Amino acid sequence: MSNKQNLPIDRRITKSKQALMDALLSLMQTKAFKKITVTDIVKTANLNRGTFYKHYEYKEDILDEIVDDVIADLISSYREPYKNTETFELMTLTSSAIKIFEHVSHKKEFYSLMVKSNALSGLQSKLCDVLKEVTLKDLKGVQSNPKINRELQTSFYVHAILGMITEWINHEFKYDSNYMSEQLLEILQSRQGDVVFKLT
Amino acid sequence: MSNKQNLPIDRRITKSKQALMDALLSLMQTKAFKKITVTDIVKTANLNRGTFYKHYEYKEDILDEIVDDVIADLISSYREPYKNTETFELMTLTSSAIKIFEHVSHKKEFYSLMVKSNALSGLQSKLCDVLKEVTLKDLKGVQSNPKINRELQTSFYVHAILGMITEWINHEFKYDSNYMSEQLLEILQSRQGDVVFKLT
DNA sequence: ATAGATAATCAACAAGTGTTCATTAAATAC
DNA sequence: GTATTTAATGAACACTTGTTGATTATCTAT
Repeated sequence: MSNKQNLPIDRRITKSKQALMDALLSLMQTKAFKKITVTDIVKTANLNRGTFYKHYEYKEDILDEIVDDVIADLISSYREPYKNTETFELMTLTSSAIKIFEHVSHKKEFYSLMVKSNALSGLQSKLCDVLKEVTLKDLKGVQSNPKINRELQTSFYVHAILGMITEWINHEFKYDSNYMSEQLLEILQSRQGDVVFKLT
Repeated sequence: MSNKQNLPIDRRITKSKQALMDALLSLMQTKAFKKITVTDIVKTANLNRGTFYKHYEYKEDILDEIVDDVIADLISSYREPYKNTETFELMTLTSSAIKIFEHVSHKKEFYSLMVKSNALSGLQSKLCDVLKEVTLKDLKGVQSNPKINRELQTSFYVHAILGMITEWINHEFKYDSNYMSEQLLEILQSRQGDVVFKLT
């Protein structure tokens, strides 16, 4: 209880953790996440196995910390359209989504790696949770159709956008982020009364 | 090469597999999926561990087979609105979604168990894949806005609906499937030009 | 009912897991 | 700079994992 915050600032910790993260990412380049053992990780990181267990319980925990950094980037991308504006109510999920597409495009290698090592599913649910929380928080106070359950609506749109991103990732980013934004606009603008979604 | 189909019909296999599935589901009632070991499973199933490895590689594989049954049910629910109809083009994702809500409601205990044991994320991606495939297949030939990328659109709506379902599950089914259907209709009918999704 | 096929079992194996403890090394705080 | 705290190490531990080979039990096919 002397530091600015009560953060763990011991250089040994950050160095060990960083080595473990680097080792895991390195191993994920060539091995399925499931096949990577704790022993693999500590050998690659050149650390004692006890060091791993001092900081983590599962190898998934390392990935979680890596993902946290990426998510921090995602959130700031998501929030950016809301910055420096008084007309908060007029801001849109659409423009947020566009920023998200740009974020994913920037972190392309990371997201590809998640797919390559079959570690995407854990990430997706985390992304959903975070985006849902942010959206609900940022849009609280904004009124729309009162019959609509705000949480269900948020979950609907957040998952929808992540669905597009998943498709994008799985197709190895063959589109650019502008195309993704255009598509989102087209999909949102196409009336539900059209053929595909016509009601009976 | 003598049976009706070349299915594995050996009673020993089906019995062993069933015992392993039952054991896993039973263990998931009280333990996080991650914490369940192969040893746990074979002890509970009262089988030799070699028997497990004869049929599966990971415990996840058992869950996959359980999930396959549920997914078969889901697909038939999904397809039901298309049955006995020539006006295929006019059928809607909406009515399919309504059937899906009913399916989830029926399999409530299963989906709750997936959440309870933290095994949902693997299931979700599988559900997405299956629904996407079915939707693309069933709707091929149907034309809508030609500018729209059909795969991205499908992924958008499939994930959106699964997003609603996820929210529903996580709130322990506090709504009924009719409410879910109504909400879907409201969300789809609410114009994108409204406050929340107004374009800048 | 019997023969042939193969699933299930048992025992044993090296390797990985998760934990503990005493020792060494490196950090922070004064 | 020195004292104090604490992270990292190395060795050892019982246990789990994934695999193998020989044996027994059970199935299918005839």
